[in-house]
Amino acid sequence: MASISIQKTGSIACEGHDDPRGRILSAAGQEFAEKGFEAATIRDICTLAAVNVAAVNYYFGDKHRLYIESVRHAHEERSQQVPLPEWVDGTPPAKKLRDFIGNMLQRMLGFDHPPWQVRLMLREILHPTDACRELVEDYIRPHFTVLCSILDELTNSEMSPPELRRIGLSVVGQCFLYRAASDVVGMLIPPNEKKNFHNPVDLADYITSFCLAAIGQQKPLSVEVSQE
Amino acid sequence: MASISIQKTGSIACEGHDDPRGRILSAAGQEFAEKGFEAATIRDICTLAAVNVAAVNYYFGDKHRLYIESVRHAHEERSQQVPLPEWVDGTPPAKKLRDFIGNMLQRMLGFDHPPWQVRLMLREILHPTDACRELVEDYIRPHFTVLCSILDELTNSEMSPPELRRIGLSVVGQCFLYRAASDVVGMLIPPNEKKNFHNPVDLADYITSFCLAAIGQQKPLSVEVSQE
DNA sequence: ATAAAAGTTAAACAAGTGTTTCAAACGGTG
DNA sequence: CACCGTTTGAAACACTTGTTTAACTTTTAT
Repeated sequence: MASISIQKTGSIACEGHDDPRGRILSAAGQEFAEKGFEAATIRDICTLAAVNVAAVNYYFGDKHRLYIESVRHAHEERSQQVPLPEWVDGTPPAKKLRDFIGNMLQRMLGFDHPPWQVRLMLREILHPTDACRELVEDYIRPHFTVLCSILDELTNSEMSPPELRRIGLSVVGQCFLYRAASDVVGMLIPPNEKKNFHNPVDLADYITSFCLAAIGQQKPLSVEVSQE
Repeated sequence: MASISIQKTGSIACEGHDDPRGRILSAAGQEFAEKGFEAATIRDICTLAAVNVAAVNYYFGDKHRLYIESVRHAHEERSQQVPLPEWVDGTPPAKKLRDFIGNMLQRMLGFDHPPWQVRLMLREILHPTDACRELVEDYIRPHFTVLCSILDELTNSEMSPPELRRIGLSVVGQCFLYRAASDVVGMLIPPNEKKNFHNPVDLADYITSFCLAAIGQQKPLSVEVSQE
């Protein structure tokens, strides 16, 4: 019977040049990201990748395994597109937090419009399938661990890990909303407000201030001090 | 030609008793919530509703209009399941914020497991279709407006509407994460931590404190005051 | 009671799905 | 060149999808 092994796994370097497997992976990622697993069709993917429909089954076995592989491909690609910042020793933790939030927003919101890699990962986060566990362990958890260690540094190790994680989720949640519910956010605020304020840089500054103030590392957002 | 009008719109009272239209609406909501528009099939919906496949086309015309109606049905039902709190005059705004956040978490996370109405609305928020505009205007925007007015009260009207909206989104984002990415959150924290801390009541207390501290209406979360 | 309307049913339809087949073309190696 | 495993191609398969048909039963109104 046709051996459906993983051929050519060694050369996953380039995509789009003349490697059919890479072209399929890229095309599948875009289609899955835009339409979801069910609505995306193998025929559309193969048309976009300029290969025959049988190629998917030849290279990946079936649609499901193609999906798994394309999620992996997406987060690997995105990891090296927007890597975590490296800090020299002695960097103030407040700056680390600002950098981390800016990096996360950059990765989520993208430079112009969000790349398909992020949208595909987002789908997996919102409606997890088999591909989710690997995504969490290889991509999300490492980032979250870094965030928690920054928060630990910021609070002089006076908070328990559960407390740190809870604060970490507060940080992530504020960023996450702008990506996951971007359309609804766009409907809730005036268009010009979106243009002026909702860019990665300004948002990072604001969210960082909000969180630093909440943990007492910066003066509160409200200038009002009447009850003091 | 078969007139595909909206019959029996008057009596949308009960569901599940012996009103086929209501049964279809309820079954469709559950199926759409769980599987999404494409993956949910009319046959499954009709089996669940114990009606013939032709009933969907008879009552709603086609699958798309059934989806629109089921989203409307969902947010109308959820609105009266968990209505906004009513506050007597003189209620401290900090208590209002606590109530609002508790209410939002209650609505999002549900008492036990989240009802299908919320999961269906969530899908529409994450991947908007034609049903989204009505959902935002009739359900989301009113809630968001209330939140912003509470924040306005809290900050003694010293902040501009854009600033208030930005803080409002910070509040919503922190709650939203626990609903939209609940599976991933569950993978990031130990199981017992989820049991002990991630219930609507404790989360509401924490998020309220976090936000109050951020806007200077409560002492910061971190007890550490070394640099002061 | 009788006829028209409303509601319900099983069966069929056309289109699209993932998957498989099998022969042709390719590309390096004796 | 002939041989070989590897890759590609067009067509077909088996199945599910949303939708429609037309006969049937129930309800409603005259």
